[in-house]
Amino acid sequence: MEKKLQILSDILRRNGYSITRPRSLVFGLLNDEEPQSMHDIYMRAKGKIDRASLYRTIKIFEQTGIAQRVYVGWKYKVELTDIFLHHHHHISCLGCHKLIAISEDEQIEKLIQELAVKHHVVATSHQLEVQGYCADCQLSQAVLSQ
Amino acid sequence: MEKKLQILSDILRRNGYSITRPRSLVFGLLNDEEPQSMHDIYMRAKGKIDRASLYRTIKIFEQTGIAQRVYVGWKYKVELTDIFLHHHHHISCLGCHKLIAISEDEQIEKLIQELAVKHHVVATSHQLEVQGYCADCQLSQAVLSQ
DNA sequence: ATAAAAACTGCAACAAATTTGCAAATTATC
DNA sequence: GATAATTTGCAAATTTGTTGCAGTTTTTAT
Repeated sequence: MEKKLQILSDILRRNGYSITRPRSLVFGLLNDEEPQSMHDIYMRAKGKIDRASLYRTIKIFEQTGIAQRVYVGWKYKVELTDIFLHHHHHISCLGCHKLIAISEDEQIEKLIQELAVKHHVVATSHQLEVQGYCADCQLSQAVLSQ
Repeated sequence: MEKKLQILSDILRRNGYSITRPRSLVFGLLNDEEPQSMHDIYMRAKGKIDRASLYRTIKIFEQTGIAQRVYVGWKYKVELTDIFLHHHHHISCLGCHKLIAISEDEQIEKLIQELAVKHHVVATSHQLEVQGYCADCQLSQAVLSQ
């Protein structure tokens, strides 16, 4: 955690932003969890940050590659980029809205690095979302479409 | 296009929804374009659909795997799933917010199918977003951090 | 350490995006 | 074609995100 805070400071400073209480707070809340909605974060901050500042903070985090918005589990959420998190991807089931975690996959990461090189880009983060039907829901689908 | 409309009808019907004028309209608007914001779609529909119905339609499209919401180019947008579109992925530059299209990549698609099998899922669609710095912005980054 | 400058926060008001209830209209069923 | 079931548009409500500004915190340069 110490190390992460150091990286956070470095990134903010390098981009000309101050490192403040509310920003560290939000970073902390994002750190140990799954993607969270703005409302989740606001609630967990328990009055220690204003809505406006929260939104401003997330915008800065986005623009500096600290966090990113994602649409996952049928909601818009925010998560730290994979600089900070041992990230994983998700499959969301169209039938029951269940989320299935895909653990870190070397092949995917490698592929993305190749893509980045091909397009002369330094890739700092990425997200992959897959939609489909889980085993349970394949059954009910099959029944429904008879 | 005829074929796509057939698939659309099938999916809606199989899920117990009627196939209506506004729904076909929205599908048509989504069909020939890049991801679009709700506002884009509403505007292009030119009064032929109410905002409420548009939102209800998109929700149904999401839940039946016809369309999906994505966060791309720093905006929330909607696009058809890859059942309907020859989709591609994006790299967004954190510096200048430029979008770089990644053309369809066999390796990615194959990898996702493998993942799906491993998790006993039938994958119907997916999105991949990559963030990073384009060639131009790598330069300015380097200058800034001196 | 400390004062001045710069950046940031909270508040309140605002604007945009999304949701909901309900009567009228459309689509599906027989 | 008539009836039942579903969907639509409208208006109002809610939720989500933004903005201007005075006061506070952080940074910078002593």
